[in-house]
Amino acid sequence: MPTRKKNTLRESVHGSLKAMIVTGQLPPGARVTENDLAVKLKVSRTPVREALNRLEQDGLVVGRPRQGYTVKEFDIQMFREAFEIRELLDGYATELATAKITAADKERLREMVRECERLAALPTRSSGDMFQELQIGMDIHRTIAEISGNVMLCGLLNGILDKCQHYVWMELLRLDEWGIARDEHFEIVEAICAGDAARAVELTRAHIRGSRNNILRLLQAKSDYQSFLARAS
Amino acid sequence: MPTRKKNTLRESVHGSLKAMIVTGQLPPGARVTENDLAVKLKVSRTPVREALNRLEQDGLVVGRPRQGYTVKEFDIQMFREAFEIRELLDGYATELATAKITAADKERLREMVRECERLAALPTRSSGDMFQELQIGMDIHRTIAEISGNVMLCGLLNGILDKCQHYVWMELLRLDEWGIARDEHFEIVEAICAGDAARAVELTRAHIRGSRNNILRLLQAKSDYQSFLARAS
DNA sequence: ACATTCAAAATTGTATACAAAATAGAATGC
DNA sequence: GCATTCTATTTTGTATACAATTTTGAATGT
Repeated sequence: MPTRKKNTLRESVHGSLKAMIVTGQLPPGARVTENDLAVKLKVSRTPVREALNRLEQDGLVVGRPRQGYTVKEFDIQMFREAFEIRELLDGYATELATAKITAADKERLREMVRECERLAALPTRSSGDMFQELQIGMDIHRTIAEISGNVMLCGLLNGILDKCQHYVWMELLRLDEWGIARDEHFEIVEAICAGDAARAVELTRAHIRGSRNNILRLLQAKSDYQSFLARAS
Repeated sequence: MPTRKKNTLRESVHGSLKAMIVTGQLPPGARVTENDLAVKLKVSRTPVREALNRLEQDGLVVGRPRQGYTVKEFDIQMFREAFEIRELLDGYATELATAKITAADKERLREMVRECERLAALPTRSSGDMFQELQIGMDIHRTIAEISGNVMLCGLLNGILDKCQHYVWMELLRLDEWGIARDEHFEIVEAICAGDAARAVELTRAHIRGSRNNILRLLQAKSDYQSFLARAS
């Protein structure tokens, strides 16, 4: 329960709830009531209310008037849309970042890639290690967006990544497709550092397309399995 | 004061304030206090607070803790970013819309274009007429995004358009560059209806680029003029 | 006359009280 | 035994009360 310390309780609660949802402590479809969260976080209902409002705009919970809030459910179509948009926006972020990157930024990105490789090479990997590797993998994309210097682009991409993050974790943790992403991240970062914008953009777009296909295939299989179970019962 | 009727006061107030900001009734930089708005809209502070929170996430107001809210100020850089992103996203929306458009949608778009032409051809144009023409002009883009069927794309574009809309109005109303946009809208819609995706996308991107250049030139001139005034005093 | 300090006023942040609506459960009628 | 209705409970929506902080203005000292 990471209770980030912020200036206002509203922001603190918003951060805490976002973390709970993204890490799966609050699973999709879970019913959340203001009162429960208020007592659990030891604040009054007011900041919880305001945090839930923000989360609704974030697209992480859905709230129907006078019916309460539930954690946003799993939605294949949403993923398809998110990744198609990311192919455009991440590609653009890479293009901008290649032009504006500084030496310090290059070191920052390379360090993240190295850390991923270190975690991948561990003799025995705890699920926490895999968790952390995935986290850093997504942070690489967030960092590239930040380096791009386009504030609006960075905000849009962060919002989309937040929406996807916890599903990606849930579904992908056991799959070893992730090894591919590791190499791709390395190549993207090196292309950016080398100043080869065309190559960096194309690698980025291919990387997003590849992730999209992997995840959609996995989600489709899971969906098929569930409808098979439903038909069998 | 357009007080849209919604299920909850929060949403109603949010809509009202958004309209007030977008139409310039609440000008950029204006200080807004919860209490004033509460008495003006005849509700308590609570729904006003929640609406202001949403507006802050919308990027239409900025609020610093315990210092109140102000309507988001004018920012050339933000426009530059917004239009560069729109070139990607509007282009993509056009591509998707060309593939999925129905006969009813075609009629809807053509009717909007016709309405713009009708308003433009009026012998004596009130400022209300010009206002409405601009409104419909932006609604054409929102409609294309809606037709694309990509819900997330539609949401992102609507958010960006909201942020730009009122500045565009303020600055562009007197300029007749708008006549160009009228023709371009016609061509875009016809290309979409003809199913010529490549042409429709390229027209859309060129249209956004053109609008971007016009607006940035105008804003830059205004900014230069203001710094000239400041230096002269 | 100007700067500094202290206090009062205004404004947001948080908590709680009250009202309205929806859901769930029990009781009753068939 | 099942369906239907009514009530009771739960939960959100709104209002208000209180606390904390910031700002502003006046008063005082130099």
